[in-house]
Amino acid sequence: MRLSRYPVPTLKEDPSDAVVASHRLMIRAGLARKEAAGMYVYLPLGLRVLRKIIDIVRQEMDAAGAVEFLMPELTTADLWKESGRWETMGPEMIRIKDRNGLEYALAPTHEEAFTGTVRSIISSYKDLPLNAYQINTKFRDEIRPRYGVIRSKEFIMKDAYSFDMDDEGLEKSYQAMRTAYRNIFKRCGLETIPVEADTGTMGGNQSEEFMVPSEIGEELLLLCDSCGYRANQEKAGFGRAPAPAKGPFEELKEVSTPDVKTIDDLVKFFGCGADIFLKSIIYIADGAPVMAVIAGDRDINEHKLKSFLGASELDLASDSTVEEVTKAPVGFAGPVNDFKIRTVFDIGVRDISNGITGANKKDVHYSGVNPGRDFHIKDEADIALAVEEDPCPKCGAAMKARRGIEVGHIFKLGNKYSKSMGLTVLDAQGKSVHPIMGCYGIGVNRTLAAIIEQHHDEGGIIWPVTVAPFHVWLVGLGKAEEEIRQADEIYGLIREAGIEVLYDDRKLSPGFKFGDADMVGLPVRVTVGKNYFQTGEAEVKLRSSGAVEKVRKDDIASRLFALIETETSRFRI
RNA sequence: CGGGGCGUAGCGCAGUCCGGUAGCGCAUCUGGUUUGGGACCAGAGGGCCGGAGGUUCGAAUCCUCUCGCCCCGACCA
Repeated sequence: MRLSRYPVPTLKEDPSDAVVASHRLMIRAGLARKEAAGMYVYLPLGLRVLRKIIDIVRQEMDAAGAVEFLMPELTTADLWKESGRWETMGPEMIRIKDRNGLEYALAPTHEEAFTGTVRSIISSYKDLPLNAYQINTKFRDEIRPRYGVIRSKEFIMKDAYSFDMDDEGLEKSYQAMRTAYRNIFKRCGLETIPVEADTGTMGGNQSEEFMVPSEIGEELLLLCDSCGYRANQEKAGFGRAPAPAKGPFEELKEVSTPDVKTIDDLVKFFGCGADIFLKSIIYIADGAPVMAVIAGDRDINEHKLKSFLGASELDLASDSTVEEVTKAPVGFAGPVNDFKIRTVFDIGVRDISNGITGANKKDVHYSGVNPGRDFHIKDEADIALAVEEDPCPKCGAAMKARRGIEVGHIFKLGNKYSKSMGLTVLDAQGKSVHPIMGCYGIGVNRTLAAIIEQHHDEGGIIWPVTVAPFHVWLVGLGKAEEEIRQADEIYGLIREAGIEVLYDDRKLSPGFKFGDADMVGLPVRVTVGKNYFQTGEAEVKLRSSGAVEKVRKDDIASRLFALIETETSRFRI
């Protein structure tokens, strides 16, 4: 491809709205342009990268035995009503009406669509296992799209859904996807960390996210170096200290605490550690108030709480709701009360003795609070947020925290969708059973962004050869007719050898062309300039290492093949 | 949704306080000189100053309303 005929609109300056490297470089290297918040136009170069990633994904999915489908992106409300998610998906799902007033959703995910389709095409255990996938657009009305294509309203996802007869089958399908994902990310040049994850609104019981470690990651990961435990903070547990011996119980006493509302205030006021306070927070779970109680030195993990409650919506209660429920202003709630409210206790609460908590009266706290005596613990769960340095739940060593970008997510779903959608097959005994499902997603655009995050320098992108839009950037520096002819000749030679080459035949100064070559970051740069015209040796330079060599015309094609092969081997599985 | 910031040429920005012919750099076009790390000279094109109302002799600038964008937070497969 000749650059004079192929738009690669590089920019000298950073776009004003880009705050992360991948976003900045995608725009500056001419891969994409922003259309609106969370919506991007892919220019020819960016599209080629997407295609390369998609090719790798498709090859590995096919190799793992999955079969490709293509679902409509416009889905009927009826489909979502079957599973109940028309109601539970919330405003994240973009809903529209046609001219007749019929309701549709722009699909944010495709469990229903695949389950519905599979329902109509299989009927026997002999048809299973089946792993159906597609590479298709998803729409999500994100509250705040950001970081370029890392969180956008419209994006390409590879989503796969496995159907098995039993847990053993599901385990096999799940492990096959796990392996496929490792292969995919390795081939894309990405270092990923698989972590235990929260299953969120997808339901299910086991899931792992593939995280690309990065400063700008939106997820916090807790990692144990000594035993290998790795979890998303949303899901992470931590080792609890053994319960201290319970001393003599003090009497429950009201203490006047004017304007002492926060844990910090209480620590100052009582002159004791935060861990003996029973922090009580009011939430609204699917419309009903819930009190969550936890030791004062810890925070509530709302994902854990939500999952324990089985709620689809969980919000912090407003100040007025808190007053209504506890009959006291915010800051004085506590589990020692006589009003009816569902209360969930973190498992650490039972170990607190002679604690302090709000008395549900303005400016009053209780001291000498003892679980079991002063209040009854019925709902108890791990609802605490694990933080860096907490002991690992498996081995007790201190955990490290790291940020990560989620590029893939695999779930064991169970029969939630096969049940609600009425998908059944006959087993060997002729009995009707619901297949067990798994689901597996990869964000393609986000993968592209993550690759740039991991592969760039001050000069621009450094593409792993496996996803590079072209392999070779040929710079022609001659200006005389004969010099241009010689550069054209090299271009023809490389192209005819079947190597993907972008030929910078523009009439620009050398510095400008080299700058663009670095910015766009193709793996190999070939320069046909003064040196070539004088000695017949072209300069060949690797973007990744900066290594330079001189190659004669007759050797160029074979040398480029060798270099591309060497580069590829770095990302082979 | 709360807090903060910003909308002026394709991109990056100044001008807004204090109303008076809409500017700068990059990019683009023409001519010339240059050519191994983002060249130089001369000339040129390109704007409903986000939109709508208002105040005023006169509005990019002041007032009201609105739309959009960015950041932090809340939120979120």
